[in-house]
Amino acid sequence: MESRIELLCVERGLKMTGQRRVIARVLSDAGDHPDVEELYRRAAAMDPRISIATVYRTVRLFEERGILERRDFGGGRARYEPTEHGHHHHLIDIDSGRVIEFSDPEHERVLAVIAARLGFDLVSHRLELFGRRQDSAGRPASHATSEPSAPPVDTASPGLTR
Amino acid sequence: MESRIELLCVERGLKMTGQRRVIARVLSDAGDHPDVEELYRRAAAMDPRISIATVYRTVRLFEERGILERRDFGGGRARYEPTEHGHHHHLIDIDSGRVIEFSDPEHERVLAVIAARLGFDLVSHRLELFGRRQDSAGRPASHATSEPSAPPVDTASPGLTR
DNA sequence: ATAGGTGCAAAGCATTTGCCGCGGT
DNA sequence: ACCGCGGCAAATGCTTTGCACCTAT
Repeated sequence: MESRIELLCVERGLKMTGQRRVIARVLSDAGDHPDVEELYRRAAAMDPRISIATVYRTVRLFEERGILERRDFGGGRARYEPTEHGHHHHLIDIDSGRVIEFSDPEHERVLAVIAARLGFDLVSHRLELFGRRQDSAGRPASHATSEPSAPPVDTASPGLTR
Repeated sequence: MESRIELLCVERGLKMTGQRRVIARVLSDAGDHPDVEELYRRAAAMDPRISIATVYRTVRLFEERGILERRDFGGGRARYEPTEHGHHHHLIDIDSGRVIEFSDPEHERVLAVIAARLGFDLVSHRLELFGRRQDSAGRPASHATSEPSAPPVDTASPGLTR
C-alpha cells in the first residue's frame, strides 16, 4: 500500500522508482528525526538495492519539493522530518539526545511582533530548547551512566510530544 | 594596547602568543559574526605569520573557554561572536544575509515555562528569525535593491541592534 | 524511446590532527 | 629549560558528483 509520503511525491509528479518508494515509506513510518545514515540503514533493511548516495539525493529532492525539512541539532549531520503538522519546535534533552516536539501558537505571534518591531516581515524561524529532565535528584540521569556527552539518540517520544 | 578579548584570555591563564593576540584583536573589533575564513583573512591582514589551522584551533579553544560562541546560520560554515552582553537572538535578513541582533527578556521567561511544562529545566536555547525587510509595500523613502538571493553578508548593524 | 534515476567511486568542503620545529613563561 | 603552540600537509567526516548503465513513464 502507498505510504503517505509516496502520495505527496505522486502529487508533485515525481517519478516513483523502487528506491524512492522505500525511502518514502521509511520516512512515513519514522516518528523521529533520523539522519541520512540512519535512513540508509532502515531503507537497506527493506531493500538492499539502495545506495547511500541515492538516500542523499532523494532526501535533497524531497526537501526542495517541500516534502521534508532539514534540521540541525548539532553533531555535524543533518536530520530530517516530514513537513506536515503545523509549525512545531524542538526540545533536546542534553543528557540523552532525545528530541521532543512541542508547539506554542501564541508564541508564534510574539515572534512576528518582534520581527515587525525591527522592520521585518517574519518569513520563518527556528527555535530550539536544550534542557535537562527535572529529576527528583539534582543530579543528571537517575542511574544511567551519564557520559559527558551522549550521542544523539532521538527515540521517538510520541507520548510527550504535544 | 590590549584588546578586550586578550584580557579575557589572560584572566583564564592562556598563553598569549603573537597569533592569539592578533586573533583576539580581530574578534574584539568585529561587530559582526565572521566565519573562520573571514577571521583568517582579517588576521592575516594584520600579520601574515598566521595559518588557517591556527585560527581553527584558537576559535575552538576560545569557545571551550567561554570566550566565543559558535553560531550556525546555515551555509555550512560556523560563525563566531564574542560571548558577552546577556542572551540575545538573531534575525537574519533572507535577502541580504545581514544579521541583526535583538533580545527580549520577557521572551526568555516564556521559554523556561514551556520547558517546565514538558518536565525539563531549560539549560540553553537557540532562537533565530528569518525575515524580509518591510519596504516599498506602501511606504516611500526606502527603495532597497532587493536581489533575489544575495550571499551572506552580515554587515554589522549596531544601529538596529537592540 | 528517452528523460531522468541509480550505483560506485572519486571529488569537495569545512574542520581536525600528526609531526616537528619554535616561542612564551 | 619546558611545555605548549603554530605551520604544513595529510586525514576526516559528511555530502555531492561524474560516468555509465538502468528504468519509470
